[in-house]
Amino acid sequence: MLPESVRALNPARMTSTKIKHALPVKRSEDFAQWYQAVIAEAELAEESGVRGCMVIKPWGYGIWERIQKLMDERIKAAGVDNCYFPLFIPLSFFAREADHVDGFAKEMAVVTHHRLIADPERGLIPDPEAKLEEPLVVRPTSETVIGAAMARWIQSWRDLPLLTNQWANVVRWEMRTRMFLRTSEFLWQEGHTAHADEADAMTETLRALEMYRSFAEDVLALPVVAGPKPENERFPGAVATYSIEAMMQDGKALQAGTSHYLGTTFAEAAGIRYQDKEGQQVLCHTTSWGVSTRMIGGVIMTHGDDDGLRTPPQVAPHQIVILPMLRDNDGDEALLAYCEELRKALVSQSVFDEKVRVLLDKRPGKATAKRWGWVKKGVPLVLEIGGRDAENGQVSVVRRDRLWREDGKVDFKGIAREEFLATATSELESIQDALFAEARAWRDERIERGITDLAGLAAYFADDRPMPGWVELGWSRPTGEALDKVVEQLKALKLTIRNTPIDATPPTGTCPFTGEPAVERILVARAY
RNA sequence: CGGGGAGUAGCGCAGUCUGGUAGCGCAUCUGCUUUGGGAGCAGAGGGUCGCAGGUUCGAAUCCUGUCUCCCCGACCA
Repeated sequence: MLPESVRALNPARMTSTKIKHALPVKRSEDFAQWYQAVIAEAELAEESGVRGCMVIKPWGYGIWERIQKLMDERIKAAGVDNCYFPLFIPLSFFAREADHVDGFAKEMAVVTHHRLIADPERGLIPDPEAKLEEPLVVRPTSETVIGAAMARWIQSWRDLPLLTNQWANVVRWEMRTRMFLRTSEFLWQEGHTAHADEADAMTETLRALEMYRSFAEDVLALPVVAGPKPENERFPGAVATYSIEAMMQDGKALQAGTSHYLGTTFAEAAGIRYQDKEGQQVLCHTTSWGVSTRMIGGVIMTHGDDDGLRTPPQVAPHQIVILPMLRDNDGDEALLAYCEELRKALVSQSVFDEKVRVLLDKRPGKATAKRWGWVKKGVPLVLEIGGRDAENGQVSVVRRDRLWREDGKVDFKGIAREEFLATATSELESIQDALFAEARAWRDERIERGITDLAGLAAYFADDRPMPGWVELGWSRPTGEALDKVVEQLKALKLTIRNTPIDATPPTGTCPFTGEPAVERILVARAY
């Protein structure tokens, strides 16, 4: 927490309510600064000294581990097997597919030497004698190297479909980085599958998309819009790209997951073929799909408030934290015993088909001071237990999503221990549901569907409206140069086409860009 | 990668213009008091001033280079 002297300079705090928020900056004042404050104050991650690379701290990595566990279960349930492919990819592998090269060449880390040598003037330098015959690139994505493996693994129609996934780090030398949202190195899973024909591959592409949609909504409580991207937003080398898009609290869109139908592009480049039932050699149709640590950025910007993060219970490393109000006297022993009993009673229960995750925070220090650390981290339920609670068989509990009372005090409620034990898991479910409902209602209010011309679009995104939402427009699906022209028009307004929502209502009227009859609807927004 | 801003104790900052023993608040530690909702008082510890050169008797301060971060833009699954 920042010092009072700094907080006192904050004009909004001097004029608004008596609530003394835990963060030094509010969302409404400076969203970008607020985002960084959450990451720092909730101890999610910190700078590493290497451009664009971050240290993910225990609470942030704990959330990632929750995402990994729950996503991995869904991936495996779909019959996909995990593998691990190398970090280094021979340059020649990468050069096999022209569009893919164009997409990634500008942001590639390249390994050229395998040894350092001491230079009298410059210190340690790459040994000129140890130059690699062929440079290796650090994977920005693994289509090429996995494609090479698939070419070896697939011989017959009986080998299909081949369904693989890997959890890995990837590196893209980004020009502008932001913690979790766009880092030079990030963690993700990348699914790669090969199929006998387009229909089967497309089914898999859409299965992954739906997996991401339901994961985002059910696990992370992020309402998302799923749909295909326009051709100018496709993954390099893909025939079709689908995304899930989430709305952040500043109204910008965040692409939170993608799924690609790659056609036979990579099969041609890597020679992924099978012998069909007639004995013919046939190219496979492949897919790839991924979600990354970027999702954590989405959780922050969707569920964070002026007191820090509100971590959805399903991904909270600790769902309940118990803070004993220690007094450094003889009563502490009985109090700790009471808290430990409470912890045991809680961890024996289940919620979301898993054991409840509870931390008894026995570190020295006042419970009231330690509380704010857990509030900022977004623990769903915080308990402060004093000697009187122990004697009376009670607990004091506060829900992170309903932190404040009207009078500006933290809304701790004293309830009987037995009642709390009987309702704790349903409270966690309630918090999960409340976060989703709140985010969905907020988003739904900010999707504008009444705009029919470019003037209306420009007015909606005028600079004096600081946090506009999204606009859904009728769209005639122009391609090639006609699409390029639209993209230029949108760029002038700092806008991008996010996707064409799968479940949008049928279009009416004309496309505001081409004047031709609309055949579908697109989402237009500012984006991360 | 272009434009702008910034790096001084764990965090937030002053000091830099005009070179002369490195400061403040919060946090931390110790002691006393306090004790059911973000404690008070007193004392203490902690910094090769991002890094590397240069100018100078002397550099946080001036010069050059470089790294990192933030904002805007370009780019971007």
